[in-house]
Amino acid sequence: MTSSQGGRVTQRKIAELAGVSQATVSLVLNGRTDNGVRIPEETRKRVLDVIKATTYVADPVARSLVGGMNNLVGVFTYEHAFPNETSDFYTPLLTGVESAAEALGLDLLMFTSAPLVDGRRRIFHENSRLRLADGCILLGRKMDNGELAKLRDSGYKFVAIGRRDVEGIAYVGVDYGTPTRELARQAIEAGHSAAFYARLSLAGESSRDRHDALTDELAAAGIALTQAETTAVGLAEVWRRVRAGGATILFVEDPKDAEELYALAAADGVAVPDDLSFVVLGERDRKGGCGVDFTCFSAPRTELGARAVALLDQILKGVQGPTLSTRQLLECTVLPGRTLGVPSVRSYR
Amino acid sequence: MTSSQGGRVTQRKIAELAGVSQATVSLVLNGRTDNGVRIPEETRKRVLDVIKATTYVADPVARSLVGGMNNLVGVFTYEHAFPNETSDFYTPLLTGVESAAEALGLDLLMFTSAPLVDGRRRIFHENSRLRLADGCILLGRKMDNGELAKLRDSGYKFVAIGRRDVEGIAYVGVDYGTPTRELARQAIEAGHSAAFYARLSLAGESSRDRHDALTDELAAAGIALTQAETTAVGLAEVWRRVRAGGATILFVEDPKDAEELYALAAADGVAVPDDLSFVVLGERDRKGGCGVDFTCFSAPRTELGARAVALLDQILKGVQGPTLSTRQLLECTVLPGRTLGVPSVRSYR
DNA sequence: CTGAAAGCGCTTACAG
DNA sequence: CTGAAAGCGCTTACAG
Repeated sequence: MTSSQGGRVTQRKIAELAGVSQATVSLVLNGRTDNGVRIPEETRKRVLDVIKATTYVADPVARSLVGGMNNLVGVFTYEHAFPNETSDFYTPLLTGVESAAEALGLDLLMFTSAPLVDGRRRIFHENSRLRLADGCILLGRKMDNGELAKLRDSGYKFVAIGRRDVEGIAYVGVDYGTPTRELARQAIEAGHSAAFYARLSLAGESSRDRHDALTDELAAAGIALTQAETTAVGLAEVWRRVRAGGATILFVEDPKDAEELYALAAADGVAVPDDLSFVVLGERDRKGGCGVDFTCFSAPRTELGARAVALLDQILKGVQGPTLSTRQLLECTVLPGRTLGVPSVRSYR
Repeated sequence: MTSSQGGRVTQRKIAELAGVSQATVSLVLNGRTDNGVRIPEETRKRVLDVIKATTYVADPVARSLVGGMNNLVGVFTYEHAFPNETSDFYTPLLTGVESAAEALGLDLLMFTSAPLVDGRRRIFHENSRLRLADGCILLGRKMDNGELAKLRDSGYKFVAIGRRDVEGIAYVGVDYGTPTRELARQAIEAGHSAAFYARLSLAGESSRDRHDALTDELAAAGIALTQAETTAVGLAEVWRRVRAGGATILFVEDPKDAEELYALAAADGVAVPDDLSFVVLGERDRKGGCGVDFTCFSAPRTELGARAVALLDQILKGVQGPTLSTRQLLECTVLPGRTLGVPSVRSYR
């Protein structure tokens, strides 16, 4: 039955047993009928019988070698892919990556060997093993656009997750502008006329998108907007400025900042949303399950991962049938929450 | 600098650029010095320079075909590796796997292409790509011991996470017996004399370990123990039996079962631990952050993953220096919690 | 209709 | 010390 010894059963052995050539075995297995190749039913059956009796399976490794493709999708994360105490940013994305890979019959290669420099992995280093995979998905809050351009120039195929303002780079990103505008409009309709924006640095594309959408929409309605960069100024100082400025609504880019500012507000006896409205321009954090039900929006992260893999697969295999756009933007869902109300009549200062 | 076109760079191309033979490139890469093979430093350097300039990496597929090492650790999970709504069982393990792989300079190959049959991945199937990796880590609540034996017989190197009662299989598992005995002893000391055990099926090694330790310890103290298998009987019925039996302490194997039973108790006005003590013989679930602070124990899952990779690495590379045991059992931490008290004087029935 | 041959990118004895 | 050759297990034109 099964060959219990002497290595695996190969097509050559099958061929011997069936009294045909090794090539014929391959032909039978792959059932090619393309260019007039036809195996008579009789020999076909004979070969298949032998195969069944030996529990032969084609060696995928050899198969890949001749195909050129390895059916291997690389996954490069700038930080640890799997969650540690402080962050499980990637898991929803990876869930999507996994399910798409599964559907497409691809295996995933995680580049965990890339050396960490200052806590971040480097794409380019002495022993870059990127080429182990057919192509790769790039994940990271902040990517170096210079590195991306260099990678593109090398001819390596990849898809970035998150919009990248670099020419010729495929990505699947999130449309942050639309939900930001939507929330800004809700704030305007609620009657707010003095707003504060606690944001991050404007280095990243997504931060700029939010910023532009918010300032645009508020300016159009003639609403005053004060800004501060939380990382630069510190949250305590941000909160001081919010109070000093008399804004009735506080937009916050980072959900964690939002939680802390909320705590500061609570400590000062400022009621939300009665005294001050809070709007978060991002994801409600999964972990903070016991936290505040912020008015915010949510990106379809799992789908983001799945789409990136599908897009990469298309790029690797060449176009066939309907084409996916190489630059996609996915929509967010606005979550009403409970922290956006009408402006306070009394001052909470 | 980088080769901007024409598919992947091969050793042949490197050889051309460096003015040596393809075989020499291979020799340089693998640094073989076995049988008097020595490449002069000058050509060595020339070859390495070209390799660096082209970002060449040996094709893992070709390498596997001839039986070479790829510094690739496979990760096979019987279920989805990345969390979905219902489970993130694997993430702590994978966090450990990732950090160990990083430390050892290994990349991770996730076998996501293995087809799902009845929601579980199959190790053996037509296109099993296990061989792409040098060896692999096997993860899964339930593994088929027959499959494991078959895989062992095939000569493939792997390490299972979780103790496996199959000869000749390397594993890193958890010692469930010791903490179970410890908690049983605490129950005895508290004065309990009638206990109930709501457990899972005894098919898995870990379930049997808990069961044996618990029955052993309680029997030695002459304490009555009633058992029921939750999945077979249903939790409502289990709860009915607990009440009918008059036990003062309820041991529960599965944390989720524990949460539900706790809810049933609460619904019936049974106070924990005043009327009834709860002891969970397993992990407090990360997700149920807002839940009950059960008396239970916790397995070092992250370390489990890390150790498995270290062990596999040793097996693959052959012994060198201090040897890790091929069958390791890690210790749990007992978490006191708040659900184990002295037995109730009044009946809660 | 089928077999012999080339080739995928490597590693590893084996000759020079 | 290095190159030419064989071989890993397959697929795919190309001859019979």
